[in-house]
Amino acid sequence: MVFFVVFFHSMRRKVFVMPVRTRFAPSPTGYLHVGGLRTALYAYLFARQHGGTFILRIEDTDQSRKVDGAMERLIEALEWSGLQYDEGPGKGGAAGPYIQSQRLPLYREHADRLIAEGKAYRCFCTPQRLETMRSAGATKYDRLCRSVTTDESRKRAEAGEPHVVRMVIPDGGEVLLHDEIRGDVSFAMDLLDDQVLLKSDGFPTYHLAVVVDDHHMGVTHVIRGEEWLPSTPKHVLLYRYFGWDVPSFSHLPLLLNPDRSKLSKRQGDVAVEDYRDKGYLREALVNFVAFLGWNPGDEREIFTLEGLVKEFSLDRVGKAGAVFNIEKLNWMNQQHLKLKHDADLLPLVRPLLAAKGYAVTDDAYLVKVIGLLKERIVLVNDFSDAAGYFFRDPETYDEAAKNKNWKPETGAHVRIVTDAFSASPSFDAASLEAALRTVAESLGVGAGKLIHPVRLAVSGVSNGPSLFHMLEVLGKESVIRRLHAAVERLG
RNA sequence: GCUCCCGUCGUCUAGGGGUUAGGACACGAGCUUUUCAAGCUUGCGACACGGGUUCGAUUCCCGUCGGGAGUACCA
Repeated sequence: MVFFVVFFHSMRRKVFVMPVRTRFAPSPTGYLHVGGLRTALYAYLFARQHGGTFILRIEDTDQSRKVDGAMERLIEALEWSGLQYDEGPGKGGAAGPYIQSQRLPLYREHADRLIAEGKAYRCFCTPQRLETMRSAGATKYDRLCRSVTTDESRKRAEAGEPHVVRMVIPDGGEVLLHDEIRGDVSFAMDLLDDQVLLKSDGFPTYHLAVVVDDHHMGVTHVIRGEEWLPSTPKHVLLYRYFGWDVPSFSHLPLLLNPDRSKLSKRQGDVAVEDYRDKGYLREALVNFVAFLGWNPGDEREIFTLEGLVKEFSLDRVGKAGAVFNIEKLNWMNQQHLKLKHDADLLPLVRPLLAAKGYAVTDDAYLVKVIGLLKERIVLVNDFSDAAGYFFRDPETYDEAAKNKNWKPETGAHVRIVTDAFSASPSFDAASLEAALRTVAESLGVGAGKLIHPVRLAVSGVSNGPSLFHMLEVLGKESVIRRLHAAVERLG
């Protein structure tokens, strides 16, 4: 079943129906910003929820900011996060190409059309002149080149004189626009600049490209960051100039640093890749970022991507910026870690341990280790420290634990436990626990007097998973060997 | 400066003309437990300020203050 969004075109009282199409349109700067991930996520959720299409479009119209491999990295990060796009680079689609630098003739054509209709004009002013104006206090271009005649303009352009194309902003009046999140917002036309649409290198500026592409790609809902709100009136004007229907706009609140400025590098990690590399699960990062500015209206907090698709709604997106709070992300990561099946963590954990130099050949064994540890760590990467003794006999024993739990008589007691373990018909947690408790009883000591030393002897540390389950996973041979070694070394 | 947006616990937020202003993270205490986590119980903690409107404002309106964004041949 496909859902449709109905647009009421009030002027003509005509109703037309069109399938939802949203897009994520990042500029390839070298990585995927978590704010970008949140924007992409909302656009994705909205599209999926309405049975619509989610498009990825690369906005690479700034030649001076080209970064090699940036687009590939961005796509990789987006795919890691689990947001699958339906149309875009590498995926194709009827509205392609989806890389703006490959659509140059289209923008040129539209700029020419505007010029021909008197809605844009060539501007031959030099960057130096503009700079001088600005330093003299000007806040807008003085529209000098508007008075260049059509004829002269054409001749100078044909003669190869460098120029840009600017849009004509009408005098007086205001632009009223509706934002799904903020309601009606109006801007005085007099404050708008004669925005550059086409740069002297032939590339479009964002303003032209975004309008032309959103229209030609059939984007019905523009979902983007709040930083775009001030330039939206120019976009609305362009839609009108071209005679196109204006899409629905949703300007999302910004993600903030702890000091409430726009989330930036310098004050912590902003790249999705950073979080991935630190050991955050995609599920956790997506869940967390979804809740920065949105909530389902009840008290549920842990969601999968599928769950978010079901519950998401633009109506419940807040207006105020949200501080990116690592503590809560950590907690969410823990929650998602607990939710994951042990075997599903295997591909994430195996390389970590391999990098540590452990011989991880037995996947079944590793899955058991994961099961024991996953509830007591925060990040996936924590496995590499926490799992050490499952792959290597302890070389040292925690000093504090030794002082606390290893008394003069302990060695003898552990020896008896070792014998009991050796004699145990089966090496499962329940049998081992029974064996140890029997020993404790016969010695007339509390079970803790044996449990703690055995843990220390076997793992080298004083904390970890349930002891008997840990012993079961380690296996008889390894446990007996370690107990002997510990008695030897600790007395 | 100008324009626009925003303002509930430290943080993420629910709520909305009459509520003991709810939840989550973090922090404190306790319970549980063989340790560590987890879990459970519990504590601390907020409607920026000032005017209106109203019988009654945290909620609606205006202003102030505060914060943010934008103000490029960047996106």
